[in-house]
Amino acid sequence: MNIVTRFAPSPTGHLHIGGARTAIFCWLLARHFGGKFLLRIEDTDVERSKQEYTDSILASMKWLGLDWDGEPIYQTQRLDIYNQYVDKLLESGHAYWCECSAEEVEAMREEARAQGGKPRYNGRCREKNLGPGPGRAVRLKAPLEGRIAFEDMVKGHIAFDAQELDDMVLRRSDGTPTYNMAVVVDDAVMNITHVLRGDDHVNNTPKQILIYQALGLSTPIFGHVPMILGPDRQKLSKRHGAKAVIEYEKDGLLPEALVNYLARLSWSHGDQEIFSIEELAQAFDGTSFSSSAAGFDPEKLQWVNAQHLHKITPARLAALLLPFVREQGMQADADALEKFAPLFQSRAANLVDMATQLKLVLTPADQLEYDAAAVTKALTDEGKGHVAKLRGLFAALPAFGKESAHEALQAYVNDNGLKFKQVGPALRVALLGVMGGPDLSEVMEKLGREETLRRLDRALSL
RNA sequence: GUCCCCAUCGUCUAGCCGGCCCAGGACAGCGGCCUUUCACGCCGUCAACAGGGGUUCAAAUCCCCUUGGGGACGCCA
Repeated sequence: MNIVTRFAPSPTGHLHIGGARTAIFCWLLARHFGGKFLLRIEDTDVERSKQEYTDSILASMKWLGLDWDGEPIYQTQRLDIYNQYVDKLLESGHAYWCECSAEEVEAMREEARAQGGKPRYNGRCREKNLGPGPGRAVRLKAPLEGRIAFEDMVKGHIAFDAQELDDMVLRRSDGTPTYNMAVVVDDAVMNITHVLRGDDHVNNTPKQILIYQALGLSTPIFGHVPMILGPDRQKLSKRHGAKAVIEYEKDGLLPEALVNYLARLSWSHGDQEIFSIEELAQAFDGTSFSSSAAGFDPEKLQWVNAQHLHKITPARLAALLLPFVREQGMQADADALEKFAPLFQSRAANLVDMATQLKLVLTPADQLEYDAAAVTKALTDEGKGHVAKLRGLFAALPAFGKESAHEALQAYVNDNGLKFKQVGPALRVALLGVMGGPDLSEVMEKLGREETLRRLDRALSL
């Protein structure tokens, strides 16, 4: 199968998760079948389209790992192509000039609504045989009766009555093409075989099919993916945590985790929850869609992220962590992060979390912040006594490492007839300033003997 | 208002060309185990076929209606 899909955002904002999910599906479908994935920027709305948004969308796509084939196509650079097709329609009698003003059309709509119908243009200029002229738009001479039906990849059979549709504008009076016109021409010219897009476009599909038919072009396969709803089942908005992709990047999510999570919304593959990008491309064959809307669940997203976080290599983890660590004002290089980060890998759900935890080991002894409650609880006089003894033992060790530190600690506990509980918490708080955290001997090894001793001294002076 | 779409645990979902489903998995919740702590992990537990009619020996699965939800009705995309 020679599949060509496309993602066609309009640059009127950053890439948000709804758009990202659509892009992911299109990309996955193309990659699964070894086809092409094209990118088209729908920037015909000059008022709202901005270059910075195009840049941002492309950056988010790259971050997600959604690579596209060829160069992105910009609709504003293809205005004459659309016009050629509109002219064709005019010549073949499938379109006509309309001189109605905005107010007049608005009046028609109100009238239709008053009669209990759908607001629509009443076809006043349809048979006037007008020619071009200032202020005149071009409308499609749509069929008056019949059914327009198609087989949707995700929703199955969908049909509309031709009477539901009016003679839509194809070319505005300023000479620019309307959305539906441009989309049809582009999808046809770009040889798109599968149009996967949001649910909100199902009503555009019969309109577009009419244009395909008037042009004598064959239609692609359509697939309308259900929307993503907020946790409260309302339409997704900023306040739901339905942010732009770029925000999730800032929140410390892994791109593959976001892709994984989003791909599982309205799509599934048996009981599998965690997928690598490769596994997704392998499994995604354009079937197994759910036809109902999915609610966005930030908690599950975090869980998926944690699962991916647990798997990545120390080197990549370090590289990803660097900006987050710097952001929180810590001084560290990739080597230090590669050394310390694995200690916290299973303890954090995202990179921001992990960077925060890394503070415990990255902060120099003299600047370490001790949690007051932890100090009160663990660094009692007795606790300090143990810490002081241990300090001496550690300092005297011929070689300082995870094993030797652990043995020294264990020996101290045993020799003095103590329980680990009596010294563990004190040593932990002395070392890290808090009650929880990674294995103590590992922490000491990574910290090194000098820093370990400095920290113990600091704690003893509290 | 009109049209289109949708309807399984709180959430994501499996199952939906009927029997193997008194409905399976995952997140969250709760309980426990593991552990020097916190996590991770593991084990267990709570929890759903929107309602009503049909069809059938048999329905979460097919049909109809109701209700509920979403979307669309632009010379925006």
